[in-house]
Amino acid sequence: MNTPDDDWLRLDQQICFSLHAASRAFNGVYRQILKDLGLTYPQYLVMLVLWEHDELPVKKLGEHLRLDSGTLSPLLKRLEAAGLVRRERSARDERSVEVRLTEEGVALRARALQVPRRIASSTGFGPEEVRALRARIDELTTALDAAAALAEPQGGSPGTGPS
Amino acid sequence: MNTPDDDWLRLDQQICFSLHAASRAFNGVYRQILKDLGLTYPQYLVMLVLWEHDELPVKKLGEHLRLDSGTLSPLLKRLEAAGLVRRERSARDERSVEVRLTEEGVALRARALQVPRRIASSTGFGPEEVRALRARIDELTTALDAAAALAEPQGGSPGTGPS
DNA sequence: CACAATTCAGTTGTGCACAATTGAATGGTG
DNA sequence: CACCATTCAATTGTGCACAACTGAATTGTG
Repeated sequence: MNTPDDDWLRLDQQICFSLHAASRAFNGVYRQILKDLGLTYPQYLVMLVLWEHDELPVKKLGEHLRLDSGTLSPLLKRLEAAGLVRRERSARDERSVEVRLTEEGVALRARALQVPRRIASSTGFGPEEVRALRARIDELTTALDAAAALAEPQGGSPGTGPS
Repeated sequence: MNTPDDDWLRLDQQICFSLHAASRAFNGVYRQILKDLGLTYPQYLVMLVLWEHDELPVKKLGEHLRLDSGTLSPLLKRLEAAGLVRRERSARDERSVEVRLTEEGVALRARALQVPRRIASSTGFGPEEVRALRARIDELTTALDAAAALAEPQGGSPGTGPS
């Protein structure tokens, strides 16, 4: 009566594909809609944060997005080349780089306002459905992050390791 | 009473982050567990398909995974270099390349059997929860794919375009 | 049969994700 | 003050995703 390993493998295949496909499908829809703004999906995420905060160091940006400098540095350079942001070393702490919107970057927000509605109409999901789905996904992420944290030795709560 | 654009943008920010984070969290958990097998997450997906089908052309593989040759060609070369698959031009159709498992590739399945259980225990989700979540995600993917198909002119059902 | 359109794998170029490392700046300790 | 550890952005290298293109093989049509 127990689920045999073989069935688990098939189920894993299903959920793997589902998630992978969903992630890429989402990416694809955003790509189409963001093409008008000249942004990629990750660049849009960065802009969303900057529209809320206006100026913040790369480190903070990375914390919001869970991305490290290895991803952000080249991405921000491209946004800078596009004239949407400026990067400048903090005077207070020379290690830190402050990212701030240019006027052009601020102005882009007005055009971005229509993006979510276009996405929503693509999915046919209403605000409530979106919220519900988000809650469900966040549960999953939380569980996964907790699991990943356990597996990584550094900082893992001591005493909880397998006997 | 209508949801204003600004709120949509905030909500979009939320759902964007959620999905992006979930996708990467999942990827991270798989990465840790698959490290033992020497596979990346996409490589694992390919192997899952091959364990079911044993031999099939790159094209079919791409249809199963929704990936094109631009992604699969180099990935399959790496799997071949790792000794898990062989690639050979089909005799029947010289355009096609047949991918088949080596003995080593077949043998790896035994070790992979424990992967789903480790993933499941990471998430704390049972089979039913996994199935329910998958169904929900698939709905989303279907909606997104339909939306993407509409937006792309080629092959879009004629007569259904916006007046 | 000849020729155009299609199919298929592969390549090229751009961009993201992440691990590992580098190097400068900073902060803490003796 | 001198020394060491930490913090931070940037760089390097590997791998995936996708668009655009190439070139060979095949199929459809006259």
